[in-house]
Order: sequence, then C-alpha cells, then structure tokens
Amino acid sequence: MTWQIHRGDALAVLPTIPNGSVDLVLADPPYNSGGRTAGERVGSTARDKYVSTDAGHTLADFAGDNRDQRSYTYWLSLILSECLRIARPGASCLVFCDWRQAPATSDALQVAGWTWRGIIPWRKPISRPQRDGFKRECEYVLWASHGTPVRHETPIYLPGLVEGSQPRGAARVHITQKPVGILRQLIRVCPAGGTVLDPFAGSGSAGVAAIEGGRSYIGIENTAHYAEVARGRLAQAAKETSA
Amino acid sequence: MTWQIHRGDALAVLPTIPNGSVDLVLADPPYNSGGRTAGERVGSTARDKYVSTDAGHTLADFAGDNRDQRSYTYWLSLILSECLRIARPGASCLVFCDWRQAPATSDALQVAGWTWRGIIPWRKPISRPQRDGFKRECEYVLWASHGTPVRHETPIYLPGLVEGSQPRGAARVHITQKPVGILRQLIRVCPAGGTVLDPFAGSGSAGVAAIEGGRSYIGIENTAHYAEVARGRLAQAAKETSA
DNA sequence: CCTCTCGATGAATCCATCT
DNA sequence: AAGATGGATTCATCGAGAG
Repeated sequence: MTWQIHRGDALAVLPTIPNGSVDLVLADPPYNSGGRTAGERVGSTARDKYVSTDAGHTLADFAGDNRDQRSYTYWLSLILSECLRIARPGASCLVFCDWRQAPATSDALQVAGWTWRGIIPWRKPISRPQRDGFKRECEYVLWASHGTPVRHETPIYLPGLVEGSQPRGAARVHITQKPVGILRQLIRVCPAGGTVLDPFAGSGSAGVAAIEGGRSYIGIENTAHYAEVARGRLAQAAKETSA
Repeated sequence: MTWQIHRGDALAVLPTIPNGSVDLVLADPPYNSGGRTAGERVGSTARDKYVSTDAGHTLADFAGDNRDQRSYTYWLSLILSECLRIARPGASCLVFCDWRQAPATSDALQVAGWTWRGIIPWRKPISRPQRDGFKRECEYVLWASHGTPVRHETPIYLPGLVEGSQPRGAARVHITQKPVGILRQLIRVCPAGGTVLDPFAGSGSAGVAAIEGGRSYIGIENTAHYAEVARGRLAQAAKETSA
C-alpha cells in the first residue's frame, strides 16, 4: 500500500493523474454554503462561517469557499468529470455535502457522467438543538458509480447510514474534519488493495482510513499547512499499519 | 379539534380551501420513482414498482405515480404553491421523498415560494441489504417554511432524524403507509391547537397523529377506497382522544 | 408475564435471458 | 442494440407463538 499527497489545486493536479487508475474517489469539497445571505457566503472566510464566535479553538483557515451555487455546481462538475476519467470502470465515487448543497452535488455528479446510486446520511450525535425547528443533525454522502459497480470477490454489505461525531480537542486539526471511523466504513466500497483518490485531502483523515484499511491513497491538498499535516498523519498511519 | 377528508384530486380540492388557514402542510406525494427502466417508471403501477416480488400482502394500488421527473417537479410545484397560499405566514411544510426525488422536491418547494430549511432523514430499520453497495435505508422529509417560522409559546426542540418501521400485519393498510410514531414527531412543528393540511392523505396516518396531538386536520385523498379507510381511522382516533 | 425461538418482510435491485 | 421480463437475493427487525 502506497500513499502520496500532491500540494496544489485539484483542478491543476488531477490532469496529471493517468486514466483508469483509481477504484474509489472520495471527495470532501468545501461546501460553499453556511452563510445566511449571498453576501455572507462570498465575503467571509470559511472560519467565520463554520466556527461559532464562541468556539475557543484556533484552526487554520482554508480557501476556495466563496462560490455562489451556480459556480459551485459548475466547478464541482469539472472536478468530478476529471475524477471520472481517472476512475476505473465500476469504480465508486463518494462526495460529502450538507443539506443545502445536496441537490447541486447530485447535479454535478450526473453532469460529470457518474451514475448516482444513493444518499448515505452521516449522523453527528453531537449537534446543536434548534429552537422551534428540526435539528441539523446530518451531513450527507452522495454515492455514485462509473457504470455498473464492480463485483467484490467476497460480497460486502454496507450500511445505509453512518454515525460518528467530529473529532474534538487535540485530535481536531481541521475545521471540517471528518471522523476516521466514518471514512473507514465508506472506504470499504473500494475493493481491498485498491486505490483511493481524494481531491480535497485536508488533514488527511481519508488517507489514514485508506491506509489502515489496506488501500493505496492519492491525496491532493491546496493549503500548504494542511498538506504538511496530512503527510505527517499518513506517515504515522503507514508506520503503525506496517508494524 | 376537528377533522375532515375531502375525496378528490389535490389540484382540484386545494383551490377550495381559504387563504391563510393552516399551520402545517404535511405532504406525502406519490414518489414517481422506482421502476427498472424509464419506460417502467411511467408505465407500471405503483405496486409493481414498489412492492418486492416476494411480498405476501395484497394491498390496494394507488394512482398518480406515472410522471417523468420533469413533470413531477412541475406538478409538485403547482401543489405546493397552492399549499403556500393556504398556509399562514410562519407555517411549516414537510414533504416526504425518496433519495432519487430529493433534489426535484427541493426545487419544487422553492419554485412554489417556500423557504427550504432542512432535511430530516427517516431511517427505516427494516430494509433490504444490497450486495457490494450501501443499503437504501432512509427516506427523507424536506422541511420548509412560509417566511420566518413561527415562534412557539413554549419552545420546542425537534429531532434531526426520525426512526421507525412501517406498520406490519393487520396494522398495514397502504403500500406506502407511514408509521404514526414518525408523524407524531413531525407534527410537533405545528403549534398546539393549529391545523394540519395533508394533500395526499392515503390511509390517514398523518390525521391520526394530528388528532392524537391535539391539532385539527384537513386531508385530501383521491382513491375512494383509501378516503373511506382514512375516515374510519380518523373517527376512531377522535373517539379515543376525546374519551 | 417475561423470554426465547422461529418465520416473515421490505416506497428493490441485480443479472441473465428473451424479445 | 436496446428495452422488457422473470427469478434470485439479503439480513436486521418485528410479530407471533411457544415455553
């Protein structure tokens, strides 16, 4: 099992990756939602939108979260269409999104040529209640495939919903960090020994899950700080797994 | 608390209901999805599409499940826009859909003038597993409001996800029947003593939940058989509640 | 009345075969 | 070649009935 992190913009790096070389695309793009108004969406940084003013932590900011919804859909379809080229026939694609971007994300997937196959809610048990309304307790993972999904040698049956809270305290190194436990469950859709492509690697949680699960990993991350963080976590995970 | 069932097509009956007279629209439209091919989606009956070939029951079919997706979106937006007229400012709207129709349903809501406010997954513990893929374990409830949602006198905090199995055995009277327990939770978004409008009443489960929860209920159902079933269940629920 | 076992079921879907 | 048809499948859950 090998791993690599490319430092650069996904749209610039993806074209350098050869055709039909990965078995799962796992994308956690910047959501470009969260602001209550169009002005708030384009004006503020990701930190201002996603981190409550009373939150104590001081996590690094990330760029690329300032698109309006139409541009978001177009941009994401460009990314996903490059990913389709890189994916083997039968490969799966999993894209994280929040409730607001779910329709745009399903559009982008299908525009890019992927076959949409389902929605897997990610339930976050620790979430803020909302007065006089329904709690925003879930994010969503859209599942798609490149044609007919591959048949696994030993059949697998995956859950229809995943649960797990975001890492807290020292374990949390990125604002929108996903729990490794969630990613471990999702990565099982990639045949054992296969390769996972992650165009928005962030702090590398998907890579950690991939390596622990015996898959190779190709990550792309634009922010130099997070690319470094991811390399550190991946080296550590690779060492622990081989041990 | 009062209740009534109108027998007729929703698009014909809704215009007879006065402006600003309901506090919650709870809609469970025919999904117009499923089926194995495009032809079958619009050609076969709801039973053929949604009932497993190994199912033992012999429940009645229902009509209105033969639209392609474009027509579905348009038709639903007409329904929802009449519902917006009938809803008081601050009222909520809850619409059931499956994963395939979620984007079209959010479009229809917003085209009709509702403000989309969230997605509440409904998790069904009894669901068929799927080989080499993620189980289709959830349906979805889209939540929207007519402007700013009303402020409840005593604050309520609603779940971000609801769980419950379809009724089984003798309790099951409709192919796509919703559990009363689920509806009871959803109906809490309607202020106590308010009125619930249900344009696709089916066997009347939402009405039962409304009456049990101390809300008035206006249901519309096109299939004569189910309108009668709903009347029976509602009369029963009203008797038990007043007792 | 509680616990346990047994059997039935699912707002399907996949796949090979046929038209 | 594309679409239609028919049969096989899977397991967590729940109800019924037994102990």
